[in-house]
Amino acid sequence: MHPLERFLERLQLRSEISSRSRKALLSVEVSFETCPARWDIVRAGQKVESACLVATGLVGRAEQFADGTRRTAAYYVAGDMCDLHSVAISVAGWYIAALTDCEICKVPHKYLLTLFERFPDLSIAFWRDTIADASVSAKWVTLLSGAPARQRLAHLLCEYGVRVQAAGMGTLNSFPFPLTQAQIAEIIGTTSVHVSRVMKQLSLDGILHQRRGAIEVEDLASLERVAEFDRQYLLFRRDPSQLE
Amino acid sequence: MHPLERFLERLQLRSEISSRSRKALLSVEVSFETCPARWDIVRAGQKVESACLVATGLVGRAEQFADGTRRTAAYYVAGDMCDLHSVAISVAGWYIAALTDCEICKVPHKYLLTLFERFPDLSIAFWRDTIADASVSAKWVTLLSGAPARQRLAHLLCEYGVRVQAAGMGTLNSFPFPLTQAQIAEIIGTTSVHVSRVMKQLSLDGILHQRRGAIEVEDLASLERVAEFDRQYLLFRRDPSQLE
DNA sequence: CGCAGCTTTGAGAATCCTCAACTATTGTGG
DNA sequence: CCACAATAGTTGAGGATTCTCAAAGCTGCG
Repeated sequence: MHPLERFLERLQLRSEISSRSRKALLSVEVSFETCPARWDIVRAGQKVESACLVATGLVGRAEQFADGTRRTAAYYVAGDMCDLHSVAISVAGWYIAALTDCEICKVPHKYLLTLFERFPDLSIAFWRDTIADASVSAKWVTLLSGAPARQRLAHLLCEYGVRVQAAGMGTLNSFPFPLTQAQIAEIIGTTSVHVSRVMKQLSLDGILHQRRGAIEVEDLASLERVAEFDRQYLLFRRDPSQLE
Repeated sequence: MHPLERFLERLQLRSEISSRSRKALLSVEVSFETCPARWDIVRAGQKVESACLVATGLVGRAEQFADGTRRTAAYYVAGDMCDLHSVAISVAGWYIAALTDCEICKVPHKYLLTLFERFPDLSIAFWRDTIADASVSAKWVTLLSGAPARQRLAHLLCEYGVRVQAAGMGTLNSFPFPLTQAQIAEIIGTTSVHVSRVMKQLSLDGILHQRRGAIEVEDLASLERVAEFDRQYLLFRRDPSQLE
């Protein structure tokens, strides 16, 4: 599937889009890039003129502290547009980094802005997806602000399951999960050592198992209870599992 | 000053807006509400048909955990629109709570959506402010995810100073700060006891003092160094102190 | 003055971190 | 297919940060 089609599907999970607008979006000219894991797709301070649409793989938006450590503020799966921010401010304040090997589809800002002028429904759809992105960040603010590591990890796995399912990969009970424990740690605000211990505990509790780059959830209800997970904040209009 | 004027000024800190659009925005019909501190302006699960523009006072967007504790995901000062989210999804997933006594200006969604259809520049301006809101949340994700309490508190004070100055109240070195330490704790992800200790240490270090609901910064450079503060993420086009 | 809410201080405990060593897995070239 | 290197994950011990509980001071207001 073309990345723009996948992106359009993602938008349509949250917004109604007219067929004229759909056609206009799909006819945008884009360019492709292939990046190995750990590659910095965009570096802080860099001037940016295209938004990055994730075609395959996993991408993170990270900040680097004075001591050199990085913290991942958000992650993006296939079909997500990962730096809409850049349309508003052309100098990046963030690193956009490949968390795994991935293919990126670059969408020039000028085309996006033209679309917004001509198709109000697209404009609102993009805005709504930006709100969803903000909603996810806000959810993580509350999680990182108060919840213990066990809940944060459980929540990451619940959220990731839903998002990956919406991207058409896997189910809530079994999905690919290529992140290393160090990368998980950068997302949920702890260390790889602690991720290891917490993951083991979830495993001992019979809630899930991690095998060869995949997660097998054995007790989804318990996982969601531990996480206090409620998918509403993802702002999907309907259950992504209803799609195919 | 009318709250809509203040809001327009806030938008213009980030976007260019035509005079036609300005007039259209200022002529929106709004209603007012006065709320005492701790009042829930919007409750989770409630159906919302207006966005809340903060006229005076301080407002927080909070989430409530299963054990009843609340965490504040974002705070809003005079001139901020505090639940643009609600335009995208009409059932609130959050509490919007008055952190101090405040006046709220309610702007019906239907008017906003009409504006977006007719004035693309307003649409982009709103979108850009949503991105700024997301950018602040993302900043707090990284802070809460890794930084120690001292840095988080310092960062809150730096950020609050800039935002309050942009709202026309005080300077970076001296501004009103009516939050209790328990409320600060809910924002920076710690406890009121710990806020007290960290605040005292900042005071002993000669960096700032807290007096009768106001902050006096004595050593702004040190405060910003402790916070690793860089205002770029607020996405103001220019220094708010340049305004009058 | 007295009450209520806020702040401060102390002491002990929980969570999580750091450092370090060890094991397991994955990938590569021969 | 094996040997080796590189990366990832696990485990232990000690320590730093922060939390919880509790009590005492402070401040503002009726």
